[in-house]
Amino acid sequence: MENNLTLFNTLSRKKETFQPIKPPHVGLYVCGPTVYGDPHLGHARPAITFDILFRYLNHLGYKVRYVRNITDVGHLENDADEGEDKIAQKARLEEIEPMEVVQYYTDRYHNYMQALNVKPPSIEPRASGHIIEQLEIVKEILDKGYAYEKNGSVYFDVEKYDKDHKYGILSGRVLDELLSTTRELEGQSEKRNSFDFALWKKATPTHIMRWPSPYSDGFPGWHLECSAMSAKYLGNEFDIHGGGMDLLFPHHECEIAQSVAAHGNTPARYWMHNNMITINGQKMGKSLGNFITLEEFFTGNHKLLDKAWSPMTIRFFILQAHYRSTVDFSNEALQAAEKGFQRLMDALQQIEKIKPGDTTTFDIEHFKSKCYAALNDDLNSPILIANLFEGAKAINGAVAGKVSFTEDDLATLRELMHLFSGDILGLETEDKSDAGDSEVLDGVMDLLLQVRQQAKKAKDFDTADRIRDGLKALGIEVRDSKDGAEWEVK
RNA sequence: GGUCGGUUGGCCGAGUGGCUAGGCAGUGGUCUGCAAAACCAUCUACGGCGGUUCGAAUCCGCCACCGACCUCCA
Repeated sequence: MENNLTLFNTLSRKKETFQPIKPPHVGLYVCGPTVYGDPHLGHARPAITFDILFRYLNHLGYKVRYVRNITDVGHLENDADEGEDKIAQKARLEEIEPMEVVQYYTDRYHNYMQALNVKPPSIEPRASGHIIEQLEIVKEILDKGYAYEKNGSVYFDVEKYDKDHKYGILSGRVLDELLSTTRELEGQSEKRNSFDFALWKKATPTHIMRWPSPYSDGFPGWHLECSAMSAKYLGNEFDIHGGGMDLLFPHHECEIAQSVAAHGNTPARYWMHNNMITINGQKMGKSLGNFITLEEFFTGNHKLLDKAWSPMTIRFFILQAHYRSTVDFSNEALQAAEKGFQRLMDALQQIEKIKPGDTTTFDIEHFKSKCYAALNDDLNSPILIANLFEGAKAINGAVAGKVSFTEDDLATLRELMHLFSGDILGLETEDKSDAGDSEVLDGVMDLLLQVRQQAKKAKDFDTADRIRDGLKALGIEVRDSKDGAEWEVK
């Protein structure tokens, strides 16, 4: 299968032409959420980034198996010995079953991803449902001598691994430096070295999430689930592994070490990392107290927000920045995104009003190739959007009689605009009116605008303006044009 | 301290060795009864200092500032 898609591979720190291992199949694995809290803006970024990749690969004709996990075992809160499982902690605080916590936040995550028009992955495996697979990897790594058991827990021997393979190929970390920078944190650990990480942890008596194993009643280590589940559903070597930049080290580095130790090869060929979201220039994070949940965004119920911002505004805003750049949130920037998005959506509707002419004065082929070129250049969504605005300009120009399209070219333009903005970027008009009332509303509006038209004819502008201003106060915008008035619920 | 990345006009945000990014905001105009929308035109740039080059915002060096990772995080 032919494509010109290039992707920035964190492993090589270069853009590389994308070539799947077994075309037309593509295996894509993305680290999903840990479901112990409400979904926030940070969850939206990778979900949307890899949604675009998923949609585009499908468009190119690949058969994509997209696996995005749900982490429901919970990582440890602190240093291993003192640490507590996040989900278990939440469950204890709320006096419910851990799986109730997991179910609640998983549902919330799904609802908000749907609102953002993020397509569900092909498979969404849960860590808790793959304990057996994880234990198999623990055994393999132990058998091959890259792990050791201590008091019922199993740790990965990074030093030994580093001698035979190289630890740090993804993040560029050097073991000696890690040793010197983490020495202070070392306590009375069971670990031989501070940078060793747990493959299996023995549960303390109060730890409620636990499973039996040959080593102890316990739970799998921090990084193991992704190795186990990606291998199970995509094979020991698959095409693309994605996630947030914050997962690059140690999470993905450890994943690579585990997979190499167990299976002999790096799990994925291409590693893609989306950058972080910042708020007023600073990373959004729980510990910084500046994180905003998606619910807060959609309702405007947060002290940093001037008003509610719709899911599509947020999607559009995120796509206006390249996925490897940080994107800074502010009310001013969101306002600009909201208006820009509206302009694009309005233009898409205006296509239907264009009357075909004898000639075409817009270079559609050039437009098309520029759009593909943008996507092929490491999913450059901001450039694609800039191109779509050029399309929008041509559409508006045609409505204004300054640009002309033949019937065929008009159909092509319509198709391309919908393809790139709708199918690939997933941008869709948000219906703000209640669907059930729309028929009645349409009738009422027609009537009102007829009355207004009559008033205007009779030069009774007081009445005409009263209708327009009154509707505006109700959130309905009236726009006059040569062929009569249009209206829109704002 | 180590590693990596960034610094673009009022705001957000692309990109590139010489040719308009784009959106939002502003200004002037067309259209309109007036608006709105749309269209046309237009203004604000590439952190600082050196170097390479015919030419650098774009490549190199130094400096300043900001951020990320090194601990859970998307």
